[in-house]
Amino acid sequence: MSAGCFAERLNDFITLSPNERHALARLEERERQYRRGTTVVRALDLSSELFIVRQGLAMSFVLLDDGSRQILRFLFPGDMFGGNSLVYPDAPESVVALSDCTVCPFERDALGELIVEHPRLAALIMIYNQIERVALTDRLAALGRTPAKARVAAILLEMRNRMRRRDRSVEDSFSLGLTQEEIGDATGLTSVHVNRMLRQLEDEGMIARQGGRFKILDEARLAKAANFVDRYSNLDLNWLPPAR
Amino acid sequence: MSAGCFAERLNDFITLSPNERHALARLEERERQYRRGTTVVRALDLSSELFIVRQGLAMSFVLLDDGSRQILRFLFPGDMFGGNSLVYPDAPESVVALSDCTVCPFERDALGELIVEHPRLAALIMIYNQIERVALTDRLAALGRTPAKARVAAILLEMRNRMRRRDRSVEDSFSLGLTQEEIGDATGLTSVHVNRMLRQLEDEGMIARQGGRFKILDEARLAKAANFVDRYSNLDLNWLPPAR
DNA sequence: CGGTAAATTGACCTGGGTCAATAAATGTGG
DNA sequence: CCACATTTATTGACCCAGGTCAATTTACCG
Repeated sequence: MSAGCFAERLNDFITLSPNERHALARLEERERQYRRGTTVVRALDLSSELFIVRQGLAMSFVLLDDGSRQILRFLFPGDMFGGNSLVYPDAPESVVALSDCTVCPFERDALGELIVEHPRLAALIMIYNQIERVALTDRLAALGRTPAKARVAAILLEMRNRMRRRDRSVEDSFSLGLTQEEIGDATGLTSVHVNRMLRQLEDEGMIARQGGRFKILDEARLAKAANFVDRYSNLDLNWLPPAR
Repeated sequence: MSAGCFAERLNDFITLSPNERHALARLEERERQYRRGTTVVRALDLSSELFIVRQGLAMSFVLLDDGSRQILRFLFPGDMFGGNSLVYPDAPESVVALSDCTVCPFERDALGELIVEHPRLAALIMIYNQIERVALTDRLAALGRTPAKARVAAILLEMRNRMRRRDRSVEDSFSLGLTQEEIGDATGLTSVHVNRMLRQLEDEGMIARQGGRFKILDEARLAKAANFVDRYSNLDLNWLPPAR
């Protein structure tokens, strides 16, 4: 029996106690369904909720004045989002479902209780946030200092890896679930240029494509082209306080 | 009597209890001095420490394979950094002193104890991290989707605001403390182009310059050019658990 | 006061954007 | 299952924001 998607995610790091699993399950007692393309959180709307993705793929992004969009993060099952409502009553970012989604909302007060009752979970959430932060800084460096081809290569690898982490059956061939415009909004490029970069990666024999599906033909070379760093190996969590 | 720089920072959000102030003071019992240009944390080195800046200005950054640098964050007194050592034994980013600095290191186990003993401080640290996260996403959107002039304008405003928050005497005229190359490495530009953008902002009457010092002449227009959003107004922290 | 780092500028180049046309792919109602 | 409507994907032609290179000039430092 599962204690929820987020518990499963944290289980990647460390074995949770029954108490902890029960506490985490309470964050996912409610659920909401969203159709593909639907808005889960609208920027500037009032919100005091956080969320955990149970099923599907979503993204968070900001819209700039000129109408352009920057995608900040893709959200997979087990991801927590909306943490900014801990500070900002008006959401600084929007969240939209990229496929049909199930999302579990919980009030930020519930997080307050969790922190008091389960200090080790508080620490694990900090760890989860640190990992997300490093992912963000990796992307910041990519946007600031790497050419288009590297950024496109990187997003392919990142998405494949994240899909595979949830579902071991995902192999080198996978369906990305993003339009080229979305890839562009995540990498700071135009859909046109994303297309050119994909073609180039294909021409160079690193990937193959057939109608929305991608196949990684030469992972080593793709990873090299992407400046890829695997942040999920060699974690060290030995400072955690004891479980309750 | 102070309970430390970090306590002062958190005091911007909420009034701390004497117990909490005492607990935070323990994070700053030791201190280290660094000369301008010195390395505080070297990427890939082993580290299980976090740090609080007591004095001076520092920056964290990553170096890419091709030798280019992306500055991730500027560190002012009261800032906590090195949180990635909670997860990654090998530092993913470097930290260098931009001026002579005093920095207080503490072991990550100390953070574990703090979380157990002072849940409200744990929550406040999460809040602090969320604010940093939103600052990062703002910069991600700037790098991905705004032109050079906006990014340079934004860094001027951000630095001025952060300096002023610590020291009310900082006015529209201030010394940035960064070279144009550093501005470039923070904004994803070349020092040459940073220079051109500064000249343009000057020619358009938004700023004035005299040997390293900047003066903001038309803040409204500069903020407009920068797409600037003030993230420090309208915070809402009413979910915090009680103090101990 | 010489010496090195930082700032400026001009000339020129290119990665990536813009525009526009066409072809595929996906969905939809009947 | 089909015809049509809407998104997406592709490509070519052309443009420009920002990079590169190199030469000066200015500021800072022991």
